[in-house]
Amino acid sequence: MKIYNTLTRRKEELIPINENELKIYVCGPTVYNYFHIGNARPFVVFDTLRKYLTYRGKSVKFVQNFTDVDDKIINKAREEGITAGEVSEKYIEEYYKDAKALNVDKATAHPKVTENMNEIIAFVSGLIEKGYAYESVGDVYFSARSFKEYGKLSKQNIEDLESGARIEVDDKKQDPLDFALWKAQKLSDELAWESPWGMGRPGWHIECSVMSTKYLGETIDIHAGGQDLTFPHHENEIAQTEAQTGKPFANYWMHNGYITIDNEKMSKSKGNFFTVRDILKDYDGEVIRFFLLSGHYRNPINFSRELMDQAQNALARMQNAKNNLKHLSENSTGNMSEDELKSFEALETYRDKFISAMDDDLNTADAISAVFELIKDINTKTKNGSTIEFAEKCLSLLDELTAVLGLLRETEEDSDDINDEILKLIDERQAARKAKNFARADEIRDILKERGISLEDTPQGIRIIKA
RNA sequence: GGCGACAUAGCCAAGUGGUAAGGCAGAGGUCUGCAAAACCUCUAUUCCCCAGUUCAAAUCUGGGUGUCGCCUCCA
Repeated sequence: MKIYNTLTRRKEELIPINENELKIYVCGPTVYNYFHIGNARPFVVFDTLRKYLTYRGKSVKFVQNFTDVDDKIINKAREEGITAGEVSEKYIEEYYKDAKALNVDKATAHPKVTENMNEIIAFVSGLIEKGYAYESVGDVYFSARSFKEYGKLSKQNIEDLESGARIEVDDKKQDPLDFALWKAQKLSDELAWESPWGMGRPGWHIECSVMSTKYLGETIDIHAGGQDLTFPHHENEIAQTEAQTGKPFANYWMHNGYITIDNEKMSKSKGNFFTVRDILKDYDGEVIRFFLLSGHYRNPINFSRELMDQAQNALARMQNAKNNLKHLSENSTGNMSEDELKSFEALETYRDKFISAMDDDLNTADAISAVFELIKDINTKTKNGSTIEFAEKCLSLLDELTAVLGLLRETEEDSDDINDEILKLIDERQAARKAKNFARADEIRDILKERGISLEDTPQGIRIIKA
């Protein structure tokens, strides 16, 4: 498979360190709120990467952290009169709920900053010893200029960064480009840990370096996150980690594009964001997932109700195809005919198309189009019914591909909804249709519709669809 | 100022040298008692503009125009 590596700015063949095991680290959320649709994009995109690599027979170690030490968490705790720990615990729980709705699997490990304090302190101490970092009034800073390759990820040279002139002037720093590894405690209600430099807490960038190396090793295959993390977050991670280990930190860097609102970047600071929790009130999690995968992951996508409706309708076409196949396989018999055997061979070419799309830098948009082509072909070939074997094979192929995208997952059917009363009405409607009492038949269909049950008359019998 | 991305139909969106995928919406038709679903047909002689390279360009080169982003917490 080829992936676009931000480090080299080109698509490269993905060559894992260990042929059958990939190590992937994705920067996770700061847990002070429900996550928004923009945060959801990397979760969904890189979860899809993981599902795809797993589908292709790789074992994937996938680590995504929770940032549970941060100013925003402290502020939220102050606002709500609870502890920072209570804030982060709450939003970690909420993260799992929304992630589940989006069909994002739990990572191999979800480490928290607060659980890795000793390692962080040791890492910072190591950088001081090696001469890459210095203490200054209880703070510890990384000296950007001491790391010769500083800027290699974002392709910025250090002088240009300097002249960018938007960097905060801070007396404690020897150079404006230096960034904090450790921050001294300022107020007594701030989270703080004991350290060789007094009470304080880690800076933002150090945590990912520490957790990545601790859980995955000094050099990993892929480090991923949103485009806005390229600089300074990932640049700083590289500097710290490679200064410490003397080895490459990650062989491939992947960055997803933004979600925009009215063509402007969505962000918590701009306030133009929609939380996944809110969107779930109107749309199924799979619609959100489909929406996020409908374009290439490196391009920006605009979020709007209209586009969500389009995604919803497109996904419904997929779901219909699956439902039709299920209904067909429940209502037919027989082994595949000669013709069907040939047809199925032709259908399997869509799997090849799907795979080559995904192999090309995770081109989910193209992969989805392969699924739609498969669906059209299946629909055409099963138009006049089919054997059970053919229906089941089509269903299993469709399931195989959509599962890689995390779409069309099975939901627990609570058949309690279809009670005797409803079955009686359906029987009555059939009798009415036979007697050509179509008024009564349609009336019953309307009654059931109000209860969220649609009836469709197919050549294979009535299909009951629950809303 | 430095670094970067994008511009394809009414909307969304693939396609990076060989003559415009797919989805949504819309129109007409087939099937159906009617629906629904599905199928068929139609909807970009053309890919922001100009110039160039080439037998051949949406794709490559140069120059414009427009939009967005990073350089400050952000996915």
